Amino acid sequence: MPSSPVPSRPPGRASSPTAGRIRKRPEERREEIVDAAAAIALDAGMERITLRAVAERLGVRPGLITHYFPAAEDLVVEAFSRASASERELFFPADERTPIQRLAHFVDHMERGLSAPLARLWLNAQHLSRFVPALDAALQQQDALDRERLSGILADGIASGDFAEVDVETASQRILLAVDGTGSYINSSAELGAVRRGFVADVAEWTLGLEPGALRRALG
Amino acid sequence: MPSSPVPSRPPGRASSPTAGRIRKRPEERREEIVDAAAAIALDAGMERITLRAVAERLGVRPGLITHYFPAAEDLVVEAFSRASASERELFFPADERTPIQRLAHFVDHMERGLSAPLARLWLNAQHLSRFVPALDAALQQQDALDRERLSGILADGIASGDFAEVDVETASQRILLAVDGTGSYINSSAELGAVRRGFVADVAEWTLGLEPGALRRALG
DNA sequence: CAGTCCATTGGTCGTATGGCCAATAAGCCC
DNA sequence: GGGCTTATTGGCCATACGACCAATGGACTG
Repeated sequence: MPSSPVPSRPPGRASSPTAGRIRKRPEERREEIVDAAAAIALDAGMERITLRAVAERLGVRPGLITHYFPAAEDLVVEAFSRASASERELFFPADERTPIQRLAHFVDHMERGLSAPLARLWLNAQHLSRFVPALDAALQQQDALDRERLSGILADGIASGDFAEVDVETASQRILLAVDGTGSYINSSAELGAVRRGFVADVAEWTLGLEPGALRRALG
Repeated sequence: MPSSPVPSRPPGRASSPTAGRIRKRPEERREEIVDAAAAIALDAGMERITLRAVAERLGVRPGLITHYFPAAEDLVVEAFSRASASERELFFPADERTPIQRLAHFVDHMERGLSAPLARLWLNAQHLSRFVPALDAALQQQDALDRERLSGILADGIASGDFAEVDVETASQRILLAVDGTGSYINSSAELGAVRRGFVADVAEWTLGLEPGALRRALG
C-alpha cells in the first residue's frame, strides 16, 4: 500500500548513519505516512501504529511523523479510515451484475474469509473507539458508507423483483449486524463451523424473503 | 466485587509511608487480586490491568502482584474469566420460569442495555485475544459456557413445544451471533435504532419458529 | 547566486509499563 | 519463646511511548 516501499538512500551503506536526507512535497509525504500507518493497522493492529513504527517503515525519523501529526491519535484515526475505505472495494465490485449476484458476491467474499484483515481491523476499531472518540466518529462514517453500498444493492434487487419488498434500511442493518457477529470471531482459533460460516447468508435470505440457498446458487 | 475494598491500615495517616504490612493467606490474597483485576477490566478495559493499577486498588505494592502473577498476562486472562463468569448469572437467572420466559428475559436484559459492561468486556477480549493466545482459549471456554446455558433453555423449549423442532446447536449459535453483532456497537455513540435493538429478538424468533413479537409478549 | 522557507534530523524529557531482587516482618510450628 | 517460611515491601532496571525543540540542509524564489 505505501506508495514508496523504502526511500532510496544515496550511496553509502544501507543503514549508514549519514543517510541522505530526502525532502518530499508535504502532501506526498503525508500520504506516505497515512499509507504506512494503514498498512500497520491492517497487519499488526492499530495499537501498533506508533511514531517509531511508522517512521521505521518509511526509513525516516520519528520526529517527522510528529511534524505531520502533532497528535499521534489523529494518525491512527486517519489510517483506519484509509484502510477501511480501500478494503471496501473488494467487497462491492462495481461491475454490472444482477443485484442478487452482487449480494451473493458480498456474502461469498466473507464466507471464504477473504475479508479477514478488514474484519480484524473492524473489531480493532470497535474496541479502540471506546478510548478514542474521534475513532468512534470515523467508524460510524465508514459504517454508514458500507450501509449505503449495501442499501443500493438491496434497493436494486427489490426494484427488480429479486428480493421481497422489505424495508431497505432494516435489511441492510440486519445483514451488517450478521457480518459484525460473524466478524467478532475473527481472532478465534476455534474452527469455523457451518452455522457461523453461513450466518450472513442465512440472515440475508431470511430478511430478504429468499429461499434458503438462493444466494449460494446465484454465484454461478 | 473485591472482597475487601481497601485493607484497613493501622492508625497513622491514610497513606502513611510507614503503613502497616498486612499478611494474608495466599489463596485469599490471590482472590483479592483477581477480583480487583476483574473490576478494572469491567469498568476501564483489560489493557488497564497493570501491576500498578491493581496494586493501588488493593492498597498494596506492585511487587506483590508480580509475586502472585509472575507473568502479568496470566492475571489478565484470569480476570476476564472471572468477570465474565460472574456477569453471566445476570443473564441466565436460575429460577423456575418457562423456557420462553427465560429466553425472553435473556433477550430483554440485552435490549435494555443492562449487559453493557459485559458486552464491552466481551468486545475487549475478542480483540485482545488477537495478541494473547491464552485469552483466546479463555474466551472460547466462556463462550462455550454461554452456549451451553442457552442450549439448555432451547432444549427445554423444544421439549415443551414452545419452540419449533430446530437444531439446538444451530439455534443457540445463531442467537449468540446476533448478540455479538449487536454488542459490537456497544462503544458507538450513535443512537441505538429499533433494528439494532430488536435484532436478537428477531433472530431468536426467526430461528425458533416463533411469531414476531412472541418474546416481547412473554415478558408478562 | 544569495536568501528564505520549512521538511527533516538528532537528541532529550517525562511517563508508564513489566520484571527482577534483596531486605523486611508476619505468622506458623516445634 | 525461638526459629523458619514466605508474604510483602522498596527499589531498581530496561524498554517503549508521545511530545518537544533547536539545528540542519534541501529546494525553491528572487
